[in-house]
Amino acid sequence: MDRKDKVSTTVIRRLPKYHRYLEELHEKGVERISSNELSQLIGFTASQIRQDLNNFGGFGQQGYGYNVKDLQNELSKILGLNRVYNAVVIGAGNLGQALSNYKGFEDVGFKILALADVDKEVVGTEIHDKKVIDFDDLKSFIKEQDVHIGIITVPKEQAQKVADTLVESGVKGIWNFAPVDIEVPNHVIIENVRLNDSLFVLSYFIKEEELRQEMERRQKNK
Amino acid sequence: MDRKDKVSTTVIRRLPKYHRYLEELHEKGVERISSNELSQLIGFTASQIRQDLNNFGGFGQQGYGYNVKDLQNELSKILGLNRVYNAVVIGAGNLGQALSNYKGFEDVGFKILALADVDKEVVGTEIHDKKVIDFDDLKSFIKEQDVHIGIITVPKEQAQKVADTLVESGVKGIWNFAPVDIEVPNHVIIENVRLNDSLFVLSYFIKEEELRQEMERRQKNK
DNA sequence: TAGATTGTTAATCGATTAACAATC
DNA sequence: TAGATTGTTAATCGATTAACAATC
Repeated sequence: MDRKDKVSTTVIRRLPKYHRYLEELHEKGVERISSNELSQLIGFTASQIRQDLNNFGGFGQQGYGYNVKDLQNELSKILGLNRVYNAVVIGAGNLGQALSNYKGFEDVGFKILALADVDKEVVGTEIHDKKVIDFDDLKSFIKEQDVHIGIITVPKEQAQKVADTLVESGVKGIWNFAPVDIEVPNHVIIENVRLNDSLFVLSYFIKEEELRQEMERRQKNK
Repeated sequence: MDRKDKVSTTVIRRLPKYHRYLEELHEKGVERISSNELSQLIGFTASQIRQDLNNFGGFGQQGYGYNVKDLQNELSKILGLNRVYNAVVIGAGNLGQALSNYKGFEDVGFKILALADVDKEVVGTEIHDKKVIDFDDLKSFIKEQDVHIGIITVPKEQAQKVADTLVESGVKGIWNFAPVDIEVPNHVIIENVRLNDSLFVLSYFIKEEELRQEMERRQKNK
């Protein structure tokens, strides 16, 4: 392995941004870019960009920079995007429906095969061409259809139970939208989307900015 | 001000988690907790917990710990949650509808007043009791209704234009779900929700875990 | 008072930035 | 070859952890 022991998650969480900007550049027909030019676009320092990328290999060339298409490709591979993931959404509520209908995920290789719910009213129906299966049948569905990812959009009270079922069924990863910390064995990857937390952080900074403006005003009136 | 100059965003992004755990404890009837006990629940070190909280004041008491209810209350204030924010969702697609129907936001003081869209087909209709207004009327709506937050759920191509309109209309913050970096003046707070990025990170770690398991298997067979 | 636990300072660790030799 | 720009090492900065005196 030419890869270093382990790359910090701080770095990993920056990779999607590189990926996105390089895709954009590629679409625009840009062929090469230096860490300096990329720095100005993306807002990281050139030094950081070079450090980040060198965690995974020397993708650049001295005196030239980086080939946009190649680098984008490498990033796709690093992120594990050169394949298709099968997914199931558990919880056919509003969020679950929205996610299962979002075309953007399929475009990048995440295929939502079905939704699952406990509500007998919706079980058996179709939502945007996707079947809603019975939660009781989830386990067998996951095994038969080779589902890799479970997407949890159920209320927080049910989230752990759903996660347990997913783990038993053998999914590799869980994308969790429920606002709780879920316990899973080490070999199952969990990625949380904390909508509430994000909103709270927004709230914090709005409050801070209001305070700042208030102080500024007072300063002036003195 | 007894508050330090500026608290790092690293700390700020941990606050919602404290808030959540303390709420849980409070609901369970727990009255007091030490940084050590909280550490075991929440997974941060006791030292970090004390450091974090002391950015905002000495909420604890030597020999006793922290009063759960009081601390939770303080955190609410710090996060700016002791008030109501009015919000509008721009983009009445699936995600926009899901967000505007999610009760959890209103419960914590974020009131979604309406949706806005350009599609004349949906403009004028109601989605979950919320009016869909014409994007052209957004500016006046925001001013009349004292909207603080704009929630962007439009496709990435339109996101900047929507943001510009929101800024002109005087919103204080933008909650952006479009997968682009939006430019706004400094006094407007922007908080991004990067669903794609989150999914990519999940993908990365699934791939890594697969590699790990593969290596383990090879090791054994040697 | 004795025991517990904070608030805070100091030490360590990790991440970012700077610098520059290597090299295309 | 000369100029540009990487890959990488060293320096700096910031965040986390450890330690302990202050104090309830």
